Amino acid sequence: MNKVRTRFAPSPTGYMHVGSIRTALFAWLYAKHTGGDFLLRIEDTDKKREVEGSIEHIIKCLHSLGIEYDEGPDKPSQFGPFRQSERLAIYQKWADKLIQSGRAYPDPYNPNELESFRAQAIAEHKPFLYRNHRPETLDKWDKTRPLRFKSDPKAYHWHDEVMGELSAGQEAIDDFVLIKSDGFPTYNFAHIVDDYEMQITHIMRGHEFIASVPNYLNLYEALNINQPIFATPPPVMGPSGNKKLSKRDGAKDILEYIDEGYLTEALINYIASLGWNDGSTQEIYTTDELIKNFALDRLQRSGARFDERRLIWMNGNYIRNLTIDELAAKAKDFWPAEASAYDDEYKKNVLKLVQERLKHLSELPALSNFFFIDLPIDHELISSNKKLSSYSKQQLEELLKTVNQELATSNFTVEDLTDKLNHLLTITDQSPAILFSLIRIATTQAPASPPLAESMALLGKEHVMSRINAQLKDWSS
RNA sequence: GGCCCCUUCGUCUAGUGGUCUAGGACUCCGGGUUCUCAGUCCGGCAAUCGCGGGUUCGAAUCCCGCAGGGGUCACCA
Repeated sequence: MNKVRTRFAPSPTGYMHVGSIRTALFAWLYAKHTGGDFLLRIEDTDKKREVEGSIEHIIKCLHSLGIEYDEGPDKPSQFGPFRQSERLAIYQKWADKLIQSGRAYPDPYNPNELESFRAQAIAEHKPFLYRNHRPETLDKWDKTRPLRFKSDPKAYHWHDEVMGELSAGQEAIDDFVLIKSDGFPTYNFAHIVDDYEMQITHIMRGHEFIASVPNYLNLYEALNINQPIFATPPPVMGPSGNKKLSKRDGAKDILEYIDEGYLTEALINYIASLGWNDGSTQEIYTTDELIKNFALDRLQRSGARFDERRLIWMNGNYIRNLTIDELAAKAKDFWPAEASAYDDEYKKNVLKLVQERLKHLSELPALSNFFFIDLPIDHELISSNKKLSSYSKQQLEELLKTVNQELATSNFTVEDLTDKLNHLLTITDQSPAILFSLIRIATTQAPASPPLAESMALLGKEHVMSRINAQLKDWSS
């Protein structure tokens, strides 16, 4: 058997949603699983939809996720170029073959005429079939009009590695446009030529193309080339579950997730698990395990909803399993601005305390800011505290003064602070809920924090004492 | 409307005629973890397998019908 060659063939529309990334991921996983090649081809045949800079965006997304292609616009090979806009002569050559064999002809109608044909079909509740209006005599093509495929309608049965046995009747076949009047080929024509020329063995593409496969099959025959293997994953559905995940529903670009501090390994793991599993109860997979276990016939046939909660859980799971050095490297760009005044050792110690609380890296500032700056005194923290709010200011002040005295004798190791805290519990005869809450609020001024003794030890005696004094001063003024 | 595809806990899924009174994960709920948040541990709720007929000693698993959902019917991909 020939070496497997798969491809990812996006249009440069400036947006990479989870669905397309998943298609790319599956194609890549399959290629790598079989020791084959994976390539990137840019389908830029629609000038109107093209967005400036999106090729760079596509490349950046794939690269960030570690989905590395073997050939592509920036990785030339004998099969290039990899932008369809640079392959116009190739499509022309294949179109000429079709013209010579009488299987392609120019479309004589203007857009208004076509539109009225279509309106008529809709009014009659029938599907629009251009071939019902195929002109009697076929003109010579002068390249100012669209070139259409002269189809040979028939029923087809074909196999799809994911969907199984598929079939369609001859009414699915039509005279579709091969080359537009602007000289660019349509997707329908270009991808067939390119996949053949680039020796693609497996076509992985979105569900929406299944309906067009009979047309492609018909064209393969007219071109006298063998059809590749089809593998069509089901769509990724939006949160409501009744339509494809789309930008309109607020679906994020994959890069947004990366920018929010989702780990690429977690993203890959989650996206792969959307519609694929290996039959075991394993949930967490390294990318190597994914490559090793991936199989097309384990893909789901029904659409899977994108559930962000599961992604969040998985991301937190990955973060917790990082070593501190790994976490420190990944968190580098997520620190609050004030952290730049602190050394790496201190920041690593902060990470040790917040690691298990982190769902994604962009939460880092909110969880750690009080380790770097003195937060303003927040009276809300006490007034909204169920237990502390029933105490008077004087009572709290007394308590905190006692704390102040006790802590003054501590060397601020975690062990000693724990001892002092316990001792305070007995001498004040207070519950931890009262005493520890008070100390935590005074020393952090944050709604939540890691455990008290650890947090105070890291903050250091100087900071803790000054914050307690600031709180005391605030009350007495 | 025509054609095509899909249908197991709220969600992602395991399951290919008996081991399924349907398993796992996420979410959610209760409890433990000296304060908070998170995590973690323990426990719990949750699908009569879309519905209706068959076939079979026996069906989530095979067959037929129906319903619901999705896709498509562009000089977009």
